[in-house]
Amino acid sequence: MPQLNGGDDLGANDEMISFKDEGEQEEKISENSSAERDLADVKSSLVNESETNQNSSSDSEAERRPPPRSETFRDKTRESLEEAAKRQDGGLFKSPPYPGYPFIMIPDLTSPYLPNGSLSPTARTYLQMKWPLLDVQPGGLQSRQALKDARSPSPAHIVGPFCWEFPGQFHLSNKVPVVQHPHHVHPLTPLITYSNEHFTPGNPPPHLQTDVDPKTGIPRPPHPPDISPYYPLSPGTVGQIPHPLGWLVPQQGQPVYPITTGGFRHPYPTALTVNASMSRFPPHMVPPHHSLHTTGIPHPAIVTPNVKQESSHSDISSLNSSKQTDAKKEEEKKKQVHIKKPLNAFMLYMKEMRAKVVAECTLKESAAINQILGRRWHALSREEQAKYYELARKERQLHMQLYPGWSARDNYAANQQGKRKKRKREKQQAESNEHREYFPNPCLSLPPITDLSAPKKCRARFGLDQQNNWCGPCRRKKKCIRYIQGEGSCASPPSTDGSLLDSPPLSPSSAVPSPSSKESKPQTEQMQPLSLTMKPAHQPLHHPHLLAGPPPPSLAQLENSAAAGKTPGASHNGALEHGDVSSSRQPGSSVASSLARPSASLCHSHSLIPSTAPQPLSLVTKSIE
DNA sequence: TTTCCTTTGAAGTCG
DNA sequence: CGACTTCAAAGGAAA
Repeated sequence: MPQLNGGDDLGANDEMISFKDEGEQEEKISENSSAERDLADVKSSLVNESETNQNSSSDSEAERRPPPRSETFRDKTRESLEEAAKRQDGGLFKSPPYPGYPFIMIPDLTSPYLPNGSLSPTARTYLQMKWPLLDVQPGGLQSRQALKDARSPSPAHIVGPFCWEFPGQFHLSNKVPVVQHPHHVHPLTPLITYSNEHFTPGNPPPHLQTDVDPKTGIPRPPHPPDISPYYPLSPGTVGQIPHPLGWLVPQQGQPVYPITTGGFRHPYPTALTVNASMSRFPPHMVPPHHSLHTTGIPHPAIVTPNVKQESSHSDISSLNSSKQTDAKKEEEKKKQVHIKKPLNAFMLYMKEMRAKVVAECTLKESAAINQILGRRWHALSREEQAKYYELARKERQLHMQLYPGWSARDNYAANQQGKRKKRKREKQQAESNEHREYFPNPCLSLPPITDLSAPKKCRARFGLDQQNNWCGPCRRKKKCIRYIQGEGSCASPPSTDGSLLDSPPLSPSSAVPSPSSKESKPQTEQMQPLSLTMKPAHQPLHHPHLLAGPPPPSLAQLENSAAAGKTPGASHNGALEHGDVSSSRQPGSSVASSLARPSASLCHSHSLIPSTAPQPLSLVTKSIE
């Protein structure tokens, strides 16, 4: 693991990464550039690490891997989020990130993938560690629903205001470091535990005593279950315990990977059986026929559009249907079958950590939770991230094996036909202008957006023929960040190109396309004011924006965040032309969307961050008066 | 009931 | 090839 070695510095710097996210980093520009590079290296190294053993795609993937992206702290509008964020800081930066990483990561997760699917000793260890948990709660397992409901943390679960202090440690009443995972599938679980034998399809054991959820009236455990659904089941209890792989168990209202008759373009390669133990794709997944494995359980990734409808009924009915109808149905199903994309590293991480965050912060909204998770993701050490990258890589591999003919494009097409996100995008674009009205005062309410219709937008300013001069968002038909700068109440003197102020740290790199462009993300992160906490004492003045000079950082930051949101590169207007935008994914869209909603934070944070010194995030979170 | 939000990463499309 | 979009999970909120 050469990368690790080399990157230890960085690694040390998990903090750095996280801090950047938090906007605390205020490294000097020079440092930034190097840091960025490091970050990029780290990322790539993570990938490489995971793929080193792997093969082919590794290289390409590594290259593709975008540098750590900036966080958009656009705002965590939601108070809950803010609060959570506040709490979070405390711990994040005080102690090594994730001192008590709740999940025991198995170093050699790969082992599960070993031929024969047997678990490695390590994995077994893991299992052993987890199983005890089962004992903890006699009732230990509950229906999925119960799990879900359990999520709403009861007071007992809530650690308190400082729950974030030790992100890695949950002080759940039960004291089990493991947080139940509402979503059933532990990313690792599939890799480790999946054993079909134990699994009884479709019979989620309604067990465990449970409280009744006030809201739903559905039984639920008093506390977040000690046992995470995705944790390995002990052999003895397996049958009674809901299968860790959520996808196997029908879930209420969830797209359960339904059994489908068709959908696979290609038969599973026999080779699959070898890896069957891996990931979400159970060995059975190598179905004798299509997606059904021996148990008749479909692959998690396979979903039909009408999930809810499909229950036993649909299956039964289908059975009853005439041959002709069957044929038709099959065709339809084939069309409908939706093989989901394999989860990426972050998604795996989210799955794993979501419950934890929910428990800690008592947040319910996924959007808010995801923001936190995003930050935490950045805060993760390289090693930790590497684990997820590795898992993701394996997931992809397995997915490829299972669905040789599948391509993400399939899902694209499916949605396009159906509807869905496109609308969203279009809508956003179309309405982007309208949103501004919502936030008359950008500083106060989050989206620092003023009326786009205003004349100073890049479009108006430069005209269509000079789109090169447009800021990224404008080019994407999103909100004009430059305009915002100049016009916003928070506005700072617009930098000539709208950049500098805005993107101090990055500028150097941003100016130069190419490699740096991808590395630009970190910067944006740095800009993120939202950092929950400040970095301890050091670098008080480093924050580029803070230092940036005359104008209050706010605008610049806003711009950065707005532009950068997801698109770090975009933040640097001047650089845009150079294609720094490339570094960002969904730059405009996400930003626009995020801005569209009145969420608070971003602006607050900016406004709060006085030009002077860095303020603890806590301040930021509160509304400004 | 459906879509949005929000995150990062992978993979797709488009010019 | 770069820029940009879509989708993956999740579940409350909004439409």
